[in-house]
Amino acid sequence: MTRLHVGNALEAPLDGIAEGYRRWRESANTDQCPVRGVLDRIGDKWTTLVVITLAERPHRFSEIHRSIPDISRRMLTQTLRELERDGMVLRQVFPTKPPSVEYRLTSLGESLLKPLAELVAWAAENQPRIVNARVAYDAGRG
Amino acid sequence: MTRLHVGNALEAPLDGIAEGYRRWRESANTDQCPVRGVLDRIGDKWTTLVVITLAERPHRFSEIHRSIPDISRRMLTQTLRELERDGMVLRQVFPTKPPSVEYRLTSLGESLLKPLAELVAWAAENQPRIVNARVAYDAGRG
DNA sequence: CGGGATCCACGCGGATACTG
DNA sequence: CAGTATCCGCGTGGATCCCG
Repeated sequence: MTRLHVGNALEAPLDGIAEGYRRWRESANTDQCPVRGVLDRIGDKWTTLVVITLAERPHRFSEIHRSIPDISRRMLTQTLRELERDGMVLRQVFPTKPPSVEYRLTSLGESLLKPLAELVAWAAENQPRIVNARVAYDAGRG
Repeated sequence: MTRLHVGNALEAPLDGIAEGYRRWRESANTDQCPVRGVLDRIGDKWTTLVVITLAERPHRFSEIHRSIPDISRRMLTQTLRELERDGMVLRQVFPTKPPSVEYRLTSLGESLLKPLAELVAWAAENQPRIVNARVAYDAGRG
């Protein structure tokens, strides 16, 4: 029920992550973890794809939809709304006819690209090892 | 239907993430994106918490459960199995009575801590901005 | 202690139709 | 074009019981 806190490993980014987490968790304030909220968004099915798409340049709604064919308009709208609400994306409406709407990353949104890119890099770099591990694991079960 | 590919932004980690993604997407091989699979895991509700818990030291099953009170044993087992299958976690059984099982990060699992810590750091660092953005956004709607 | 098996509720998200 | 509204299937995951 109470959501766990993911501690700030800021002061000791690498080795300190676990201790920072533990200290945070044991600290008084045990409800509502802001970091968890952010991580949930990252892990969201579409958020990262939209952010990466907008990293290149501003896009209109339909452009994003064409870039990510297997997202429904419903989910694209919802994802964009949440990103806008979080201050990651700026929505700009042009009173043309038919109306056009442009989405672009804010500076906050762009700042996310760096850690995101490193995570993607890690994934791409280690994916062969993961695949091998899976094959080995599955082989041991028939 | 066909899953999108998140391109390797390896060659140009920061600015190149979008172009790399686009080139990857436009390339021949359009089904099955390995990176998406990894990102889905990261975004998984429990995976990161378990990894962070194990970052401190090896833990027994019940220890992890105590560290993350709001995970069910079912989900903890499932999360640990997937991490084991992906070669991120090593499961070691000791034939004591009652039996004890120890989980520890593999080197692959530990290598994930670095990008993960940076993401957590970003989240902690920018969370106030996100909260402010949400308040401002919600205020504009009543 | 460390799980597996089963049942079931709920929310995510796709499909579809409609609007400004 | 850029959404909104409604309906609904299905997977995720909690609760519970059982086992070695």
